[in-house]
Amino acid sequence: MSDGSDGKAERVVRRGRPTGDRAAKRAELLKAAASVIAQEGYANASLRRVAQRAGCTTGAVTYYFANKEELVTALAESRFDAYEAMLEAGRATADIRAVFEEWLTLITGDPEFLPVMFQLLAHARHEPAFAALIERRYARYRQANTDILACGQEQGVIRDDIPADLLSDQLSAMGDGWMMMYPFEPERFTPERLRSLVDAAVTLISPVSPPAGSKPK
Amino acid sequence: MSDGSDGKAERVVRRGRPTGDRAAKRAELLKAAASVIAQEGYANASLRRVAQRAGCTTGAVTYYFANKEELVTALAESRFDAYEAMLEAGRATADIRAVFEEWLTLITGDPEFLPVMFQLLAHARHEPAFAALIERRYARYRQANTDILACGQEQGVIRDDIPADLLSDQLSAMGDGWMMMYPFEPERFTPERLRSLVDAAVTLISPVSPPAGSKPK
Amino acid sequence: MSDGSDGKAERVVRRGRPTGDRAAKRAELLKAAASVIAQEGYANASLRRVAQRAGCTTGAVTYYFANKEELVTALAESRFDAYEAMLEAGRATADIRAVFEEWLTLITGDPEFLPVMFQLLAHARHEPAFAALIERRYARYRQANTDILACGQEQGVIRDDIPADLLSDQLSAMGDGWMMMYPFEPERFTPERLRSLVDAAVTLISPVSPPAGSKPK
Amino acid sequence: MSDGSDGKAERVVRRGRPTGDRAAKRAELLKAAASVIAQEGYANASLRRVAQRAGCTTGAVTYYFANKEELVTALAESRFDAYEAMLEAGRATADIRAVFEEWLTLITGDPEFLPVMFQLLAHARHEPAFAALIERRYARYRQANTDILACGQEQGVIRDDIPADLLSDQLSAMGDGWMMMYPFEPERFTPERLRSLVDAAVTLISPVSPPAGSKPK
DNA sequence: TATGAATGAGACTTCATTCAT
DNA sequence: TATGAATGAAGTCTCATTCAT
Repeated sequence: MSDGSDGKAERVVRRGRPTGDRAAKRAELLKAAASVIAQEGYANASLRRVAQRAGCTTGAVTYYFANKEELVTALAESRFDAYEAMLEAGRATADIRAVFEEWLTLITGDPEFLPVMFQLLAHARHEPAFAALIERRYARYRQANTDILACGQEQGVIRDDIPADLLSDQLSAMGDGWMMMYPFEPERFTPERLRSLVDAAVTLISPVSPPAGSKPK
Repeated sequence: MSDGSDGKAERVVRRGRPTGDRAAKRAELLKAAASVIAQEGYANASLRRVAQRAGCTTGAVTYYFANKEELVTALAESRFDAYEAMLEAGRATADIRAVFEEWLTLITGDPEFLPVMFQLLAHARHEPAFAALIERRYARYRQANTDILACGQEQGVIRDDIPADLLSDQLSAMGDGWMMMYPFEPERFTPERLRSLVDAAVTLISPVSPPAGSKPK
Repeated sequence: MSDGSDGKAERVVRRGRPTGDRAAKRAELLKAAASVIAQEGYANASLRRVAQRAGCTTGAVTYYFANKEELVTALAESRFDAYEAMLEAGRATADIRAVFEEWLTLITGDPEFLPVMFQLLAHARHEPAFAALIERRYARYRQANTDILACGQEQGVIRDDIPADLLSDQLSAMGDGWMMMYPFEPERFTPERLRSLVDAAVTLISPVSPPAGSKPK
Repeated sequence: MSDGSDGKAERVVRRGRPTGDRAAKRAELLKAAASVIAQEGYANASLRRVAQRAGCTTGAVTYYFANKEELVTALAESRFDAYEAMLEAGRATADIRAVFEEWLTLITGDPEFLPVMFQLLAHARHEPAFAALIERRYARYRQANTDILACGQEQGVIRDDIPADLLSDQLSAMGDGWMMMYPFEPERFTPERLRSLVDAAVTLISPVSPPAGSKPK
């Protein structure tokens, strides 16, 4: 699914992949890497294992990615791309609930998404030339969040007794926290419970005192 | 705290054998391990490096800990002990704010606390005989949290339009999320901002509707 | 025998990849391992030393054999293969003397044969997944021996006042005993003396009563 | 078993050696070493394990034996002492069958005897200052054997169509062979079967041709 | 006499990486 | 484009040995 390799060359439909294309092979390897990382952890994600899962040799991996670092960085980029695309979609509506929905769709759609992100983040700080990426991307994501919230506050649909940036941090942290715990107890995070959690989060940030007065839209 | 290596000088008679206080040395090594993990990441926390930081040889480490697993498990235990002690202290007051205060004290008191926890958690799932520990301990902690919140709801100091277990999950997730991000941008987590975040969290979970409004049930 | 590394030169087209003939390389390493074990003992047969003798690095050895266990198991298999081939050759003739001859040829042809076997056997019982191999193979070999002897008894060329299975055990034990002592005093086991010993063994198991007496079947 | 650990302090009779003294402790450690070697193999007989089995610390072992080599050499000496004592007893009777009987008594009396001997022999050649011991002792034992056989031949109770030294080698080899296989399949070596084997051996070396028959050459 | 701390070498193994083909 | 051989570093662990007490 469009691991970001999509437009790279003059890709058209793909889906069955017109063999021989570098980008396609890279995407394939990235997918294998993600799978390994999600299931066996970053620490056990050796090139050998990635290659095995992709059904090729180690040499092939190092052929398409100069480094392990490059592989892992590309993986992170592709994941952040997906994340940001999600955010953009939600942001377009300028509705915080829509953002939550997109988020839900993203992570329930790909059960490996959160685990991979978590593993990547956990190793990011000590992987030179990788930490930077995270920081840059993550800041952008937080900013987007803040904007949406601020906008919501102006519209009166978000409580405004807490500054938008703090709220944003709270919500981001919640999301991160769930990402962290998800791999441990996936059974706790059924779609139903996730929805409950999201609903509760919406409740948390909704305007508080309904003055009983008219709450004009 | 209290690795006790300091106060061990005035040992009394010491008849016969050295008895260098095994426990103290183990604590010392644990501290070294925590330090390495916090600064260089779990992946780079080889026994060699831990030994170096502790100022001894690799052999010495394996003398005190049969395994790397044992070392890392002991470290996790000690951290969870600290965490639980904190929780107990806060729980005694049955005041959610007090819990937050204790939490703040704990993590600002030892700037390595969160990074270490994060690294440990990140590797827990794929470290056999370590995942179990985390799960057990973490569940206990979440339960304690839930109890305090439920109690607060009964007393009317916590909003009750969201079930206690959901609220607990939200707050836990927030804490976990901060733990995750803290190592990346420690400068963002100044004591002041942490306090703001905590205050905002308290606001979030405080009762919403003005007591005036009849709140049936 | 037949490590085949000699005849591997005239490889044909070799389209695409190197294909250094894995089997040949493995045989080469096995030979090195056997040599080390014979000369320095199993206990000193580290992968490093095997690699040195084979003129490569330790990594190369573990490239061809996942484990030390796999290496050593493969070695044992190959030795038992040789042994069994020898037995089969002798057995075909159904003549116990021929078996002895084959045996002599085998062990005088490769002066390392007995020492290696001895070292392997000595470590077999405590080498999991290796003991089984020995037991299985050894039992087969003893059975073959018994069959030949029983056959000889029927033909009247082997004394029949001792059951075949006991005789077999005696002869096997003799062979084993020589194998055990050979490494200590190889000079005692000159081809001449070996022949004397074999001749004596044949005498020992030859029919006892002088041909004069009618020995009715 | 009587390892004497019970009456450690108020030992009275002590069969020879003066209480509490070095020699007693050494003997105790030797017994532990033998036990470990027999059960876990020479390769796994670390000083640590020997100490554990003896119920003391590693330091204690190295206190009584300067070296591991010294320990193992002392063990070998003690075992050969027992063996030779046995031989002497049998030799006194100048009856080969008596020797066999003594041999049987020795090895059925201490089921660890053969396994230990086997392990020691297997490592002897590559343990400097240990190989020599074996060779010297073993040669002596073989000579004794030869003498008894030659004597028996003179008395007409041993077949004389095979030189005594060859016969001796055959018998020694048989014994060694059994020693080698005993650890693998102890259940095959029941007292009954051992007796059968011994009886068969006696039959093998008994005079063959009725004195009537002229035995040319 | 005996302990237990500590060392340092060496063993096995895994891994990222390079390279000829 | 892709393979598989091979390397060398690093990691974990075990062990014999030394030594102050």
